[in-house]
Amino acid sequence: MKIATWNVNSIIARLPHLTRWLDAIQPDVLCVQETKCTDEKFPFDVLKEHGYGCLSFGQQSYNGVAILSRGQCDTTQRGYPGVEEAGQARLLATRVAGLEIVNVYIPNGQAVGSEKYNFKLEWMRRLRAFFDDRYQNTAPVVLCGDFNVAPEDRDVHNPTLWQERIMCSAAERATLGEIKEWGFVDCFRQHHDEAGKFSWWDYRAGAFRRNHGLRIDHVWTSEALARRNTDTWIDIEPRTWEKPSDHAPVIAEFEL
DNA sequence: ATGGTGGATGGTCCA
Repeated sequence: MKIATWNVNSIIARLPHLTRWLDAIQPDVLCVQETKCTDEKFPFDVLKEHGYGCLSFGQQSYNGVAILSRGQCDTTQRGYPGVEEAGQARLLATRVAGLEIVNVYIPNGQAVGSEKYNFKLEWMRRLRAFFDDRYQNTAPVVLCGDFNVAPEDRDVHNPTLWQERIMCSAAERATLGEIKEWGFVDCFRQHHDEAGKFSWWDYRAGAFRRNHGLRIDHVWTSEALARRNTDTWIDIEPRTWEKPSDHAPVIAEFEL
């Protein structure tokens, strides 16, 4: 079973890439971030033609998350309880084949110390509380998405340059660590120890060509499920295509 | 490389 995550930076602009990639990789589940469209404009029909049923929690212009699945899945949560449709479209949870799937688009945070940065930290603290309230860490749980945090220096092309900058600050890493302590395993790091493996590269200054990137897109699972994870890898190929997303998909494979 | 590019939108906001 393949479970993947991909920030597509507009699902409408990226639809040709998305369908090409789905046909090639055929994940069982794909969690998408930054759909940037309302549910009314979501391309349900096109994706159904490629074999995927979709859940969309979108909003106009910004954010937006979706879950594509080959199997049956039903929404369990759109946004945080008590906020839901009134909040930003950054969390969508479902259940597929007995697995709990939580897809998140953690706020970018703009700059360390800014108002958006504080919102990011609060949003992450709320995510930990969400798992405490709603899930058991002994159950098969997947948390994946665009976390907008590079967990360690080996996830950063130039740690000196990025020190205490957004996506790399100690406070962001510590807050992400509190989420991980709920009982998650970083599936990618189970299989790959090396530095220089990234999932996002800035559009500017030839960042991708120089591999000036960050590993900020993640698939985390509870421990029981992590033991079934045979490999987790980043597919950089779509980042080489014309008019790409600035993110590459991450694929976790499971023997269930 | 102090947004250098890109997306949504229709003058800026966001990443």
